[in-house]
Amino acid sequence: MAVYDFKTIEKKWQDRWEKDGRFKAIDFDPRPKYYVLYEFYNISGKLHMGHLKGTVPADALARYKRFKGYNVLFPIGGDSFGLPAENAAIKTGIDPHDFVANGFNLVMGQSKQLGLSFDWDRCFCTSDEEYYKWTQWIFLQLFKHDKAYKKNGTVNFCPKCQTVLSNEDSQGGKCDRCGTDVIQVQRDVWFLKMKEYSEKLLGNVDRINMADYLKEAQRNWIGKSEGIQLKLKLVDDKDNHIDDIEIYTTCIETVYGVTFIVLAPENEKLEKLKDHIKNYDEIVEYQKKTTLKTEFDRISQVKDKSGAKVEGVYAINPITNKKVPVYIADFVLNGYGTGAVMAVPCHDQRDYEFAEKFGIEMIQVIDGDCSKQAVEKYDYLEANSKMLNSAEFSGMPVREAKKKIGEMVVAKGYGKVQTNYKMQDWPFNRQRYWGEPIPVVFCDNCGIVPLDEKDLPLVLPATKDYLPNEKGDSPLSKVESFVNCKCPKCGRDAKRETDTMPNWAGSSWYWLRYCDPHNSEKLADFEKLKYWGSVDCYTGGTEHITRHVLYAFFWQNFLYEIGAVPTRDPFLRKMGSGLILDDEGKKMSKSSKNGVSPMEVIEKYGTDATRLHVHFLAAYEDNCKWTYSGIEGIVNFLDKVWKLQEIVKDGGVTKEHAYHLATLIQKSESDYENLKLNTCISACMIFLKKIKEDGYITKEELKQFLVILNPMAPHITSEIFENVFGTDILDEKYPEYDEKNLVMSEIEIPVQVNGKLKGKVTIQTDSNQDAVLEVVKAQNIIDANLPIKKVIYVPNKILNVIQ
RNA sequence: GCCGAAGUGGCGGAAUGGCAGACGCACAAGACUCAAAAUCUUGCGAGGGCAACUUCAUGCGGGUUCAAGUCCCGCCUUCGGCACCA
Repeated sequence: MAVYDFKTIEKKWQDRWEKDGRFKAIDFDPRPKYYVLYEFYNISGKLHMGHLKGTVPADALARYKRFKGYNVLFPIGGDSFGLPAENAAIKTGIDPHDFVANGFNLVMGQSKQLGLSFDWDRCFCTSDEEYYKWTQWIFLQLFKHDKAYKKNGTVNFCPKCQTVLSNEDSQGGKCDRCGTDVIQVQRDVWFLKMKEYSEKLLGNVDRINMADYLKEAQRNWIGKSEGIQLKLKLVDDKDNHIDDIEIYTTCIETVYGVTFIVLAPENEKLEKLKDHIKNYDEIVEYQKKTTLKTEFDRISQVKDKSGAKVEGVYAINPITNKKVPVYIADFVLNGYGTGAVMAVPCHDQRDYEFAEKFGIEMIQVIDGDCSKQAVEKYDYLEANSKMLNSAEFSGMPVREAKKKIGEMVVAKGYGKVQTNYKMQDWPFNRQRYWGEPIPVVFCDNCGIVPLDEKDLPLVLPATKDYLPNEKGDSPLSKVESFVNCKCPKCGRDAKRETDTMPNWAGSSWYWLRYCDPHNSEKLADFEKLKYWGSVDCYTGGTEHITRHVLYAFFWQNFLYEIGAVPTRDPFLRKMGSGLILDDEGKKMSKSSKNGVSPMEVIEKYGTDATRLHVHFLAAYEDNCKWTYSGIEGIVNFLDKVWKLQEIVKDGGVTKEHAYHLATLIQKSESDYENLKLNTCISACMIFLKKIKEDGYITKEELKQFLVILNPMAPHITSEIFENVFGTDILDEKYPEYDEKNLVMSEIEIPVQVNGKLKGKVTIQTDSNQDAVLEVVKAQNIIDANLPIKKVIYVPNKILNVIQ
């Protein structure tokens, strides 16, 4: 028999699969559907090991589900309106369109070499006109339904890239693109009303099948909290009522301890109170200082509180009628709650530090030692301490008081119950070239006017100048033919919006387009969307869990509400791919210097061996370190599989192998479902060992074994199958097993005496306790001289004798 | 600080409360060979014993149980997320 020549054989099957279109998903097929989605490629260069860790198991799942009789949709495409193309353009002058076309061809070619069973007919890139036409269409719907608005606001801004960033794009206070510290600026910004969807997003999080730590990360990001919004009167030196201010608190039980009020420096109230504030210059000075602070400064100075007193304005605590001073400080954030807080130094560490620095009075209202630091909510609720200095509530357990004071405040009309969320509206424009143009114009006569849907796509014009101008306006502002246009409403001269959408826009709905990727009338046909439904299993990196996945939830909810899609949940299950780490334990990616190229490994060991090795290193959701160590074991295994052809004989499943095969089928099914392919391979190895011991495998056994292994090692199994059976393995069904074959007639069970292992006995399966005890006694495992106090027998598992 | 996940041989890693270390790597011995490679066979947590055997072992300390890597309580460490969110 010829040796296994993986180069020739793997190429042969890859070509055949492509030529025959073996992996096409069929719309409206009567079989049940299964939609496996792997996060599409960010078009930036070659594939790296991280891609394999994610995509190869997804491919195995898709192939497995096809054997199980599903009509599988397993698509791929390119997230191409991204930074790599724009950066390359700026650096080398290459046209982003060319960069994307080349990059896309490269990764698609490499995907084929990996034997990935994508439906190639459904490929697209987010920068394709036929695709971004519909991204723009969605923006128009958002605008028409009052979910997109333009507003001058404080936003994250990268001074180096000269562009606005969302919170999601500036996690950790660093620009996602260049790593520069992000600052806060006032700017005209397009926002999408994502905050309005907080509760619905939490619904998506609850319903999706996903690891706890991912759910928690999302809930954390959305940041729901319940509290009281309290209204306080503002008075001047002479106690004249000049205005009101609302504050938000989750600790209304501390309201008797309020000794000052703090406003965010950006709070609009300050401007309104201008005439009453005696030190307005000082206030303005502090505001300026805050704006220039980078996120890094704000965090690194957590322990060093800064602020300024607002002279001439005081607040009245409605519950105690106490008059307290007002401050501004940058530890209060304008974007959260009302941008103002009541400060209770004894029971909030930040307030404590601020009061200490500014010499403000402290009133303790809950038990505990407040001499050195605040006794905070976490501590006093846990200890269920008692109230102090709180009028009729003094002496009451704090939990009870929290409820009672809240009720009192609401009953007397001082405040209301309020739910807040940390998540903000999504700043949606970027001063960058390589993105979807925002399809609106500015008309002196009509204001902001959306384009007519029939005029989509609004094509991104060609240019050679990819940098913003000195004012920080988008590169598109330099393309006159693009900027100048006619108002769609009144026909007079108007100017286009020159900012583009963020690169998360195109990825916020792409799974829908796969259901109907070439539709020119709609983003996707409703009936097709209904057929394919939600993505059954979405695989990919965990780093997008608080960005892309939340944006995906948001857009899907919106599209559902306007009747464009049939379901609220984009995904039913999300599996987070573990990372492949290098020797130093760092994430292996394109940027990693000692990253190993998957193509190198394939060249040397073959695609099947490489795929199996990646599966075998760790389960899908677990991290692993890349190592060549162990790949010899895989090569060896494949070699033995290949040589099964030499010992195959006619016949069905034999009595000797029935149990082993049934066990393998059962184990492999649950491993495929949970992407625990390391143990799936191990089960295959165990079966193979048994076969080698017996020195033969029947045709039927070989057929079943090859099908089980095929989703992980598709090439070699296809070749052996064709050699032995003359047909294509892809036409087979996943093997089934008879429950009765899962148990052997005789089994060996351990025998414990007083909980310690003392021996083993072979018994008939399902023997009763007495029968087992007989065998045990016969073998002198237990001390015959001692009385038996107790016997614990778990049928077919274990016998424990207490003497 | 808060939230989440995890901690098992020389290594990657297995174990619905029921034989800890499956499977693989590495290592060692043997077979084949003039020799090597490849392949095959066997061994392989630590200590003690010639041996049958025995003691100790799943980050640390307690507990529940006939039985704990697994469940409970209290710590330690590592990784991940959020972080002046009132």
